Amino acid sequence: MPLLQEEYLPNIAYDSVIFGFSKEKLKILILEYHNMKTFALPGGFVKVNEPLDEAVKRGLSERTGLDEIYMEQFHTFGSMERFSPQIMRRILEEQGHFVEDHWMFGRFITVGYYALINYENVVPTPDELSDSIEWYDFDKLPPLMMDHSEIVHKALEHLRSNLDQKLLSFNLLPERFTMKELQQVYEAILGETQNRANFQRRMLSLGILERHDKLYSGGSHKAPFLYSFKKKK
Amino acid sequence: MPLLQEEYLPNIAYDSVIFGFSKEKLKILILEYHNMKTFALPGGFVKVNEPLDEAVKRGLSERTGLDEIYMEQFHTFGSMERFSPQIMRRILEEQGHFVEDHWMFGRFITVGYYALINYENVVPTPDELSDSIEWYDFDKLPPLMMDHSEIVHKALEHLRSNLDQKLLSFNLLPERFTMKELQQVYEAILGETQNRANFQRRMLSLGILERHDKLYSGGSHKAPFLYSFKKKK
DNA sequence: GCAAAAGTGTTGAGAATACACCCATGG
DNA sequence: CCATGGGTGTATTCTCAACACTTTTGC
Repeated sequence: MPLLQEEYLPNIAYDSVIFGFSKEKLKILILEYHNMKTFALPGGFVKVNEPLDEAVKRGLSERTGLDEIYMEQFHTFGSMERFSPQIMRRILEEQGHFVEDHWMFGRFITVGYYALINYENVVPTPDELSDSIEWYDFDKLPPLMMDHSEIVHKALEHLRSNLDQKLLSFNLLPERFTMKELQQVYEAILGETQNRANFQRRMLSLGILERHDKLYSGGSHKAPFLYSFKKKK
Repeated sequence: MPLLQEEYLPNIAYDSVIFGFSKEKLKILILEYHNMKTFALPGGFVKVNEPLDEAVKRGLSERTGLDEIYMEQFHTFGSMERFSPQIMRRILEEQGHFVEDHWMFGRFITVGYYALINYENVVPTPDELSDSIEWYDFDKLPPLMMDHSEIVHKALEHLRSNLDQKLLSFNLLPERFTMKELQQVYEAILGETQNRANFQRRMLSLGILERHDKLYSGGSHKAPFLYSFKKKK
């Protein structure tokens, strides 16, 4: 029997909104309980002697294999709608655990975190309770269980505000990238097009980009500079 | 014996930073466990069948008698430093409760909320575990237990950002107020003086103020207009 | 009339925006 | 040589801070 009561704090969970970026689209990792046709955000529980932040990082690492990823907490959800023992019971039963009572049937207050990761170098793996984990286009999400849609939208709201300050800490792009790629990230997140010339000027004026002389070759056009984020002091 | 285990969720608490404003100073409500010379933020626990938001409002209402106050959640604190069974035991013992074990000795993850209230019409009352509750100047706080100083500073940080949007929802000023009073609130919160002429223009341009013809009389100078916040639609 | 505080006008600097022009590259 | 995308210049508008001038009030 996994997830022993003694190991975890009851009534507290976290859910993570993991953003990725591919083909000019913003994506999110969603996991599925196949036989139930139920979709949910990857979440988890906090061990008795574990800081909250670490629990969240552990969860991300287990599912994506990524370490050293910056995650930002954005809101804690504590309404009574987040209480559905039936669903939790079915999830456990689908995994072959038939129990009368379980701490996971209780009510949970959940802390929301989000991360931005580089889509390319990730092979997501489902956790012990779910059957699959997939990238979904942000605007084509399946219906999510409980209040998980609300959580996703609140995450995006927080991400959009002060995006400039956040980019540096995040890991959405490869080590070196072109200005165009950076602009596509902005446009995907903000959901609106940016003026190319002004975008470039604004980014450079932030003083967080380093320009590299090496050029990129790919299309039948002028080769763009490559940039990287300056290391934080 | 108060605070029965069955009534409350274990391991989850909230702490509230209640800002008030008086004599051009920003104040905070702090409670004290007298014999222990220990100071703390007013906080509380969540009942088993109670939404988080409601628990927080209940706590504010019990301590200040105020209802219908807007509170904003700003961060959830979950480090292991927030675990000090010795202090909780002494607090209970000072109140005459000698117990071997208690759910309050456990580890807590706490959700931080803040509110801005009108200092004038409040008579704070201590809760069942504390001995007194007092307003303290924000810049003359006593040393606070555990990570409560960090919580206070994070609250102020959140309050300062996008102050314009928040003012409308808050209850820091009387129903009708002068532009000068509003400016003093801003200066107390932001910790820096504002240019009078430009401040006035900026406030009016936000479109959230209603100007009333009635004038205020008080000093030997031109009588200022009174303003109120427009009702939200 | 004078000091104190309130209301409003003017100005200039710097940021943001729109748009235009020229440059490199592959086919 | 032309289509495509990249880099930069410029002119215009907008925002906002600094400061000055005028108005009202009580003494």
